[in-house]
Parts: sequence; structure tokens; C-alpha cells
Amino acid sequence: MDDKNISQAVISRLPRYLRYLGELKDSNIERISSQELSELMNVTASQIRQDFNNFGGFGQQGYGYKVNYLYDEIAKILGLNKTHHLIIVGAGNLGQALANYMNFERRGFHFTGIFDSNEKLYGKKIRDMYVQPMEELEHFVKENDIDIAVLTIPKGAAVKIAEQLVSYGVKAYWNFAHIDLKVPKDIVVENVHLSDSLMRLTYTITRNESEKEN
Amino acid sequence: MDDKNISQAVISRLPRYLRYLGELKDSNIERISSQELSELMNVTASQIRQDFNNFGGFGQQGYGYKVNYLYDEIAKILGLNKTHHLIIVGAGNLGQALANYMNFERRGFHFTGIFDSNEKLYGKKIRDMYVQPMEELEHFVKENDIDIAVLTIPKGAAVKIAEQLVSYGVKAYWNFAHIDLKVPKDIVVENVHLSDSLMRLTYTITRNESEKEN
DNA sequence: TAGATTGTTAATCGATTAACAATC
DNA sequence: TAGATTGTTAATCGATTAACAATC
Repeated sequence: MDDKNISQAVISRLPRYLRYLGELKDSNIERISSQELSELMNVTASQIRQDFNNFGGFGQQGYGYKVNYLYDEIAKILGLNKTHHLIIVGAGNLGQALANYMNFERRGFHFTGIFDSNEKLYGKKIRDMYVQPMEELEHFVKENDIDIAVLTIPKGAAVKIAEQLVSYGVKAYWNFAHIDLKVPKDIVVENVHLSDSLMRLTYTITRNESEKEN
Repeated sequence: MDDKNISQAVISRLPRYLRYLGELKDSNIERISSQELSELMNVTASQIRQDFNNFGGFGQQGYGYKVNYLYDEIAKILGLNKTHHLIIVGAGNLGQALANYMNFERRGFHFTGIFDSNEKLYGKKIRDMYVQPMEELEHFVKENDIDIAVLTIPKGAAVKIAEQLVSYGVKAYWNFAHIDLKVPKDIVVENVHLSDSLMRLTYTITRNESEKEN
């Protein structure tokens, strides 16, 4: 598993492989060839083999891939063999939605704290956490060995809070705020820009409609 | 604005351009060169010019780009000059979060209905809508000229409901369920796979940590 | 052993970057 | 007009696909 320089394109495909392999596992299918998987997933068999071989050989010539083994290896590559401790900053609808999504917990993502600047929310119980004021962030983060901060706050606040959290030692951010965070380069940010996604949808809608006219 | 075969890579960058141009507008900046924009956005000036020229010339030699004009043109390309009527299927935390996010409304996305299969939620007021039972979908969709269905329901339900909605004539789906919907090819699906995103984050965290060890 | 399918190299395709002529 | 910067062509780089030898 020596990841020299794996391209973003490959990495982006890994979770999708994992999802399909999970479904195969659930169906008690033991082996699969790149050909079969390619038909299922609508990609080329060549790409599948290339992708996997970025991380070493997971298959067996003449046989294919063992579903369980491949699943576990990809999970490992994605870091899902470790547990991660998260805090949610912003206890609005979106923060609560993420907190309550049980599938994350099953994958080893432990939500350990939730914070908001709105004092009306202080003490509100969300799943098994109580909303805490932002002033508690520093103490909490340092005490609880937090890996990931989930930012579900408006963009202005996100910039400010991210800067603070970086100084408290939080290295990874799942950012839902509609802005590009400026952080030192050993810090990881994964953006979920929902409005960008919605605009891609309307782009395609618009293009489809104008095609019909022609 | 003749979009022959614009690559996905280009389209994916458009919303980000729009965001930066919006900020420039807000700062009352009237003109910008591809060079200046490239520094701001951390991409090459060449890419910016290539991207824009996919849709025709928006700039002026020797001068640069007029921020307002460029902003409007990109908004148009993305289909933001039209209003879109959406329904939300799934009135859980995530559905509610999206319904309440005001910025969508400002962009011309009108949430006109919200549905759930849980009868305890029927009639619950979310923003200015009342949660309706799934049985109302067909009637509502046909009456209200719905462009986009937002699917914030579990994957099993999503597959079933999407199939129904397709038959009712809904052409575009913003899918938050953790599954790839199988739909006819004139139907548009934009996926938001949150767990994929979170896994990309843990991949990078893991890689960063193991790099440090070496 | 023969058949199947991987792992891997080579060929192709597409996207990004560089360069520069056109022109405001 | 001279300077600046686009629009666009050409060069480079990287990712995907095809092909096939290795091997289970």
C-alpha cells in the first residue's frame, strides 16, 4: 500500500468501488472479475484494474478478485479501519442531519461534540450530545483528540472558526460553508459545496432543454 | 452560447468562477484580468481563458473582463436566469436543512412542496410548506410544474420513488441517497454522496499521517 | 494442461498549459 | 501609437483504454 502519487481521479472513485463491493458482500457473492464489475458499475474493466493496481495487486490471475478481501483493502486505503473523532460546528438543520446520520457512526466516525454560537441552543440534546458554546471549543478539542471538524456554519464564521481550530491542532475539515478556506498546507479540507452541485444540475437541465429545441 | 461538447471538468469549475465573481461584484470591482483572477483562485490564467472561451468571448483584448457582465453570462450558462420549482422528498433533518437554506431561494430555486412517508410528519410546517404524504406526489407534481426532485430519503425508497417520479414527468433529480439511480438517459441526476466525500477526507488524512512516518 | 483473468506496458485520447498573433 | 490582455493554436502532460504476456 505505498501510495506514491495517486491521482485525485482514482481516489474519487474508491468510495464508489467500496459501495458496490459492499452490495456484493451483502449478496454473499464471493468473487468478481474486473469484467463483471465493469458491467455493474458502468466503467471499463481496464480502468478498474488500473485503479486497483495503484495500490498493489489485489486479484488473482485466472480467478478475479475476492470480494471480501478487496472490500477490506479498499476500506483500509480510505482509512476506514481507524476510528475518527469529529466535532460539528454549527447545530443548525444541516449539523443536526449529519449528527443523526447513523451510517457514519457504523463506519467508525464518532461525533463527540456539537457547538453553536446561538445561546438558545446551548444544552439542546442532539443524539447523545449537548450543544456547547463556541467558547468551549479550545478546551474540548484538546481534551478529546479530535481528528475532524465539520463546519456547518455560514462562510464568515467558517473562516474565523477554521483559523482558530487550526491553532488548536485540528488537522482536517469537512467544510459545508460556501467558501474556500485558506489553511496551511498540512491541513486537509474537503469541501461540500451544495450550491455548486445544484448549479451543475441546472446547467445540464438547461443544456438538455436547448438541445431539444434544435 | 453554443455548448457543443463542454467537458465535465469545465462545467464543474463554473460555479466556483461564479462565486469569486460574486465576491468581486460585492467589492465593487469592475474589471479583472485572467491573470488577476488566476492568482485569486489559484488556477492558471490559461485555464480561465480556455474555460470561458468554450462559451464564446466574454473579454476584451487589452482590457480584461467586465466583472458584472461575466458574472451574468456564467449565471446564464448555469441556468440561473430561470426559476426552478423543486420538491423535497424526505422531510428528515437533511430535507429540512435544504428547505430552510435561503440562499437557494435567492438564486431562483423555489421549494414548492415537501413529502414524507412518515405520517407523524404530515402537516408539519417547514418554512412555508406543509409536509404531505407520498400519495400526493403524482397529483402535486403534475399540478405544479416541478423541475427538480430532491431525494433525501434512504436508498431503497429513493430507487422506488425516483422511478415513480420519472413516470410523472420529473426530469431532474438532486439525489442525496447513497446509491446510483438507474434512469432513462434523458433524465438528469446530480448525486451528493456525502459519505464518499467524507471518505476522501479520511483517505487524505491517512496518507498525510503515513507520509510523516517516512 | 487449457482457459480465464489479472497485472502491466503501450497506444490513444482528452485536458491543461504555454506561446503568441490578433486587437482593443 | 504602444502596452496590455484576450482568443486561439500548438505543445505538453496526464488519464483512460487497449492489448497482451504472465500466471493462477
